[in-house]
Amino acid sequence: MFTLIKKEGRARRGRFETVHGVIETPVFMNVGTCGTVKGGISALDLREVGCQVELSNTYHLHLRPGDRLIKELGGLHRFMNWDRPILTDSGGFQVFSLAPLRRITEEGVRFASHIDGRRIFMGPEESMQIQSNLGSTIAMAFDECVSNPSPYDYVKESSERTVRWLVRCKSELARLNSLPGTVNPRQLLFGINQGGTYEDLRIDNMKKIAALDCDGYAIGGLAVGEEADVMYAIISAVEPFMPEDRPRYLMGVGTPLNILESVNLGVDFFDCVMPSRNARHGNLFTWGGKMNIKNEKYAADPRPIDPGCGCPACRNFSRAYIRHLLKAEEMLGMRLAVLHNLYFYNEFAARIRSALDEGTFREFYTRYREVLGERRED
RNA sequence: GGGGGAUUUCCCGAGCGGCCAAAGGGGGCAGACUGUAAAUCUGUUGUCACUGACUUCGGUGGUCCGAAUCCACCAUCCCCCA
Repeated sequence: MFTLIKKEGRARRGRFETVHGVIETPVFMNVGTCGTVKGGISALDLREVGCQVELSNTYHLHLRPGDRLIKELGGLHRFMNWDRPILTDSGGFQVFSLAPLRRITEEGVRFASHIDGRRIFMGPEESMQIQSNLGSTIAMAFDECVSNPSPYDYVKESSERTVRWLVRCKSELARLNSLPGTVNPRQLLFGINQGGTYEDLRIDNMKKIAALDCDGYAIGGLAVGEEADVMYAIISAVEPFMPEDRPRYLMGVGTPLNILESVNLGVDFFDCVMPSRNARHGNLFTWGGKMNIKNEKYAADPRPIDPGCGCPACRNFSRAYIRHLLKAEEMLGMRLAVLHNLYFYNEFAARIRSALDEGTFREFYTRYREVLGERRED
């Protein structure tokens, strides 16, 4: 159940109550595709880093270790020892990212497993069954994410099919939720808006899925090739047609600046692999801008990554040490870098919420949109 | 004491007379990464007055129009025989 607490312009401060606890929005969800954030981050770490929602992936967990096994072991929450909200992505993004290995029909998508080449089929029903077995808090509808730009006719056909798939997801999840022995019988469903970079298709699609009364609505298929300005234009065009009383989730986005801009356009939920992936490569986010800790200039730098940061890495270790670990490919290097970036993203969302609470989002927005995309000075 | 093989740019290593500032790795330096097939990918890595010039392939001297490549001697290392 979503409560809109406050608005400043189009920016929203909200609260989403679930069986696994309350989610304060705007929120950044931490991506742990295979049931862990890459870099050796456990559920214990996620707590320390201020994570509210963990995100895992249907396709990946289905292949390995298998959703039936996870159900037998009590569901994904118990499996990974995380008792707060989990959102599972439907496998729709893999329709996009594993494009060379798949074939799409009305029924669903046939993949060749990226692990062993084995043929697997996933449609709306299969995706819901897997997510039900995982028992996540929020299940995502099975959609097709197309790359940008794609031809108008193809996007139209694809996004209409995604609406038909959403209808099937909804009825299948309702059936699964009512079955005895279901891991989470109150599993929620978010529908996904598609339509590429075409505003008319986006709006048309949004109106159709809004009518289906989902627990939340996502904007998918952005940040997949188009310019950031195009992305903002699409969000801006679609947002007025998203139900006010449901959370809005911009899938897979993005940089801190992308998040700030999108909150400003009325988005509540975000997720992105960027903080973890970039951290593994030494690219860190700070309140003074971006930095690459592997740069030579940090070799003898005794300061923390960001003196204004309260993360476990900044509270205990120097730039020089973390740089050394990363250069030497020591596991701890990645772990500390990922902890820092996750903390930064979660803290960033927390400060956006505070600004909204205090009615100072405007100033926050103006101040940080200047800094966040820039390179850190020192 | 006798015989054979090596020595290449930061490292390993290709090269066997011109197309060689010298393949390919590694390392270094930098960049990318947006619902994670991602511990991956890209650029760069002798110097400079940089679409050209200069210095470089253990050392010195030679042969040749031209040498990292051929010859002589020297140095260092490795292997085999006594």
